[in-house]
Amino acid sequence: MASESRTFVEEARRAQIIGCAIDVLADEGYAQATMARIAKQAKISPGAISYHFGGKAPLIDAVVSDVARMATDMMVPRILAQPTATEGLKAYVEANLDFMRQHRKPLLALMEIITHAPRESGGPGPYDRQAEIAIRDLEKVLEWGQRTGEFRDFDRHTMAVALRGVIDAVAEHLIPHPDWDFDLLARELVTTLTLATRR
Amino acid sequence: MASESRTFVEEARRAQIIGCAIDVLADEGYAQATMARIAKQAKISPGAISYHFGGKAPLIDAVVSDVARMATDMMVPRILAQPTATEGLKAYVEANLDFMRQHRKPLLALMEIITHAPRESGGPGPYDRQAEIAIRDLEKVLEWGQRTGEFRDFDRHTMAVALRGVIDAVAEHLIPHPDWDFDLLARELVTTLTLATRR
Amino acid sequence: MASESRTFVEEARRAQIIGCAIDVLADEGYAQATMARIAKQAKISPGAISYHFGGKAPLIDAVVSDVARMATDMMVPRILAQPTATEGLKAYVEANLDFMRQHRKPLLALMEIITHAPRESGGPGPYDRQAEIAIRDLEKVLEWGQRTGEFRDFDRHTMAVALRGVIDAVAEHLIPHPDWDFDLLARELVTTLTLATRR
Amino acid sequence: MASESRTFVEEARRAQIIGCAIDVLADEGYAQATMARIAKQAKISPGAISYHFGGKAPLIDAVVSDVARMATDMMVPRILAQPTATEGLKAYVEANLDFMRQHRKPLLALMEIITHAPRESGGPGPYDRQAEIAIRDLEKVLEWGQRTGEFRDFDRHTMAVALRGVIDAVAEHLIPHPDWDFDLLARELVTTLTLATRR
DNA sequence: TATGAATGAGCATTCATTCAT
DNA sequence: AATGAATGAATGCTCATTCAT
Repeated sequence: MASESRTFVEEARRAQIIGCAIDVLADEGYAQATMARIAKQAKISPGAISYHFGGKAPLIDAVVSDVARMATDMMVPRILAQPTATEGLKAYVEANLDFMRQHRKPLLALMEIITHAPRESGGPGPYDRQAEIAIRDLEKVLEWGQRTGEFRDFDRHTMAVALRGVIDAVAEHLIPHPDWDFDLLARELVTTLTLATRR
Repeated sequence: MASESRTFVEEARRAQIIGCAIDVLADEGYAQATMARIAKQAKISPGAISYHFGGKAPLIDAVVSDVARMATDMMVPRILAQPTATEGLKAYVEANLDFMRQHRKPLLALMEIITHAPRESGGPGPYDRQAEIAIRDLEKVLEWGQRTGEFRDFDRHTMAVALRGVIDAVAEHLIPHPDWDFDLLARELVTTLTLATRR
Repeated sequence: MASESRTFVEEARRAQIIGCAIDVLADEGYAQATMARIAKQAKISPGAISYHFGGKAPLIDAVVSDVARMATDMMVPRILAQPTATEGLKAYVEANLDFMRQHRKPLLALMEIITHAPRESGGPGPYDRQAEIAIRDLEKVLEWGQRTGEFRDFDRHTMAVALRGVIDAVAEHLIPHPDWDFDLLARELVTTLTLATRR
Repeated sequence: MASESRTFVEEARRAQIIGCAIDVLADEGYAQATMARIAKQAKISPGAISYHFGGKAPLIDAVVSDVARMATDMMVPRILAQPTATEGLKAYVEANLDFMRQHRKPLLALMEIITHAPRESGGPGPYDRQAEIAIRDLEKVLEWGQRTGEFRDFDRHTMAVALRGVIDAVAEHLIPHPDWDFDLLARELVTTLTLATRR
């Protein structure tokens, strides 16, 4: 790993800067998240960020990787620990909601990046691969349930895209409505999802 | 109406510029949709856009209004024409998918604007109201079905947010996958939705 | 005169445009007095102004000439009608104050132009000549009084510049304080001036 | 003080930029005093000015403050040092003339700003308060003389406006006539003023 | 004679990046 | 390892002027 070649203090500095970038992204939005603003938050100079990351794009990449790793670390073991696909899918939804609840800022930052990062002309967005991977992972859970006969015979890709859409929509809706009832939300979504997927 | 006070040629020019803005937004993304780029697309000078719209923000507003009106005109009558809420909800999904198919570019442009338009610090995005209205409208359809007893007793708001999320996710997924099978998509979504909402 | 070569309607159009330019200049200031704004005031197109005057600079020139002519027509005969220089100087001040009172808008417009019109690099302002002429005229009145022995032996140029300065300052001060007592003003200035100039 | 929080080099850069702004304002006028022109004068980039001042308006503010402070520092102690109001008023005029002589460019720059800064529609100019303060200060000197019985019973406000007008007119007149005889000027103005104000 | 659409130069401003220290 | 001053390109916008109709 690249981190092996970095000193401890170097790694700490990077983590601090990433944290400040997340704060600014979540609190003030992608447009305000300039190098100068992030540097001010970290109480360092703009040049220091370029020094540690090599530019803005690599910093944003690092934020995405960081948050994605946090999410993966938190959610994947929890889902895989379930005995059945039905419970695994339930755990998938609940783990996502818990992540929103417990890591609201990093998630907001990630969403700011994914939705606002400019894409190249005619091409896909720079973080579309991230979304593709999430879809692919979800499809595996769905395949698990179909293999065991717990789930009916829906098209896995369509269902995966739809479910990711639901979760992302909930996350997005939570930005202007942070007081939304998480428990009601979890119950409703799990019920709905069960009805939609069970044989 | 405001359009009454504009001449025919003026209206045509505006429509042309809106069309070019849609093209650039859909093809190259919000970040590339500068006045200069849109003007180049329309083969006019940047100043001419300001002349007709008064600035970039009013132009973007005009694009949003234009596409929103197109969508409303196409979808609302179709949904209201259904005899039952079940069929109304089915029509809702199908109408949305048809709009994606028939007006791919305008829809992409609209989504670019909604997701990329910078929001004020801590505040909502400028077009979040548009999304709120869409949720509200969908809730009415859901209420219809619950009143007639066609739908089970789910939380309407959660379901509306979820369903809008599914549709937006499908639209977003269609950007890098324009060859996705619409018919399969429609069948799967309607089936899933029926299972998820029926009593 | 140039006006001899213009038709009656042409002259009327010019007068109308000059009047509208005066309105905009006086009411909204030099910075807001764009061709488009003046054209809107006159309910014609911007092109029409260029057609009649040949550009913005000639229009501004015309405004200056127009107001200067109004002022001259009103004030010069009144001053020359006085039997003594002392009364002539008194009439000079009173005529200026009366002009401010009776033609507030044209005067404001003129002052906007004189103070705000851009000057060429290193050179004098475009309407400095106008001011020089006013000084020169005033010097003649002062010379009259010195010749007759009514006035003491001050430096005419200094006194003329000073007196013009007083009058211009009063006019300028009247912009934010339109309710200033004209009669008090006239009495005080005449008294002061008498004391300052008499033998 | 704000300057305490700036480094020495930072303060020096600001002073240099203010100096260049003064040069451009005085030599070429307000209209030519663009960020680009001032930057060129300072042999830096336009962005560097924004970096140090935050924009054009704060730069102009800084110029005004700087010159106003220079003027105050030079003139106020000199006036207050006089034993009588008569001599105080004489010192007022002479100090103003000396300031014109010794700080011609900064004064010209200040006048360019005061007269040319665009005012809001119907409202006062942004630096009108500066002028009001000058009037108020002058009124205090006049009141001093009336209280001691040195001055006659004129209206102080009228006299203050008039005297400021004289001084400003002299300054303005010096722009196209830099060779005007300062000593003659001072003698004439002081004599005139003495006659105009003495009991 | 007049329109009004369109131009194009000029404006202040923002910001990622660079570099001497 | 870090600073922070400075750059330079890009953006939206304004406005006098032009010109086909």
